[in-house]
Amino acid sequence: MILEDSTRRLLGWFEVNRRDLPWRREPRDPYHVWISEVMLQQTQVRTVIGYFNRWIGRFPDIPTLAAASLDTVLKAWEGLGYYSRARNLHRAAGIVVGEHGGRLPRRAVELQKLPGIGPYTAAAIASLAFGEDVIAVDGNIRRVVSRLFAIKNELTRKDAECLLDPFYAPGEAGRVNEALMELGALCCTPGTPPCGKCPLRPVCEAYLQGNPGDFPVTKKKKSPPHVSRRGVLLLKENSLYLTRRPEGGMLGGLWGIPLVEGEVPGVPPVEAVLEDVSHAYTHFRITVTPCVVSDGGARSYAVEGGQFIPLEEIPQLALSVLDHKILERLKDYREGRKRRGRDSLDRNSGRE
DNA sequence: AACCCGGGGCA
DNA sequence: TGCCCAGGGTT
Repeated sequence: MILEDSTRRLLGWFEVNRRDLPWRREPRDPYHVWISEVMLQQTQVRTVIGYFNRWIGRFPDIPTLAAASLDTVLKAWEGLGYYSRARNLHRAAGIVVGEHGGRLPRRAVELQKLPGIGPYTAAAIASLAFGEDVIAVDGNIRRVVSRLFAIKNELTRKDAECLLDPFYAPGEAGRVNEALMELGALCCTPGTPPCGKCPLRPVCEAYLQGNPGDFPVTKKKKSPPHVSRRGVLLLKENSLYLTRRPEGGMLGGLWGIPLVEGEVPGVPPVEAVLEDVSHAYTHFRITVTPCVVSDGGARSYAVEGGQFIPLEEIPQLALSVLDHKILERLKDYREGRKRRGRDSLDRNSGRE
């Protein structure tokens, strides 16, 4: 079987199996391609769909995104993780407006100069939105290549591009890129793939060897360390003390509950210790014991950038998933206290 | 090349 | 609970 047949079979398979996703509507809007590619960088399609639609509703074009505040942008990104992606999108939108007349550059080399756009995303936008003949190598495509050529070692981007080059015809890079990525997502999946319907089966070396699941080899990772912290829920009237994390660090730009190592300082005294909250990050796990502390005394925690935020304003701030879990505990606690208070009133009025 | 950055799905 | 997944930026 000659290579052109493989490409034709691949594109034919794609026509039939192509998922109808919001960012694939024709004609392609380069801004939509950009946003979706960045959202998809570490996040699954199922999760991205909702975020993408809300995002486009709030920031329908690049100038709107550039004009929005970082807080608004982070709030729209809340829960997606890797928040530097949102900060970079915002920064890049400003650059596009300031230096490119509000329109994305069309070439991959220019796109890659924008913050948050690396080799993969630059090639994806250039090929899908502007028709440039560049190969976009993402994790899915790496896996496909690794199996097609039965290469166990991790492939560099350049190796993958060289091996794939024969599958690409002039003017078709966008379609071939998207077809290969879709193949990786739907057919040439991690683990043991269902090769039965794969259009590339006739030329796949791993399939011929009968062990496609052995490619590529994945490195074993050490189990991440586990840390414990106290979460300081410092209340003053109807406000909660929150800090804003510095940009550039973890969860940069997001608000959060101050965490302390060891015991919460004794003045003012801890009013209640709530049920532990756990959260798993890639490189460590954290268990937080939320401690309710009432009234003043913020200085004793010496947390920079913190301020008291009225409880009803918190939903407008961008917080991490961990902080939302902690706030959920606080909410349960306050509602429980209210209910207990009402119960005691009931008892006092003799209705029990 | 190694490491860091958050979160979700699944067994 | 443990394991897998993934692109960009920094060092």
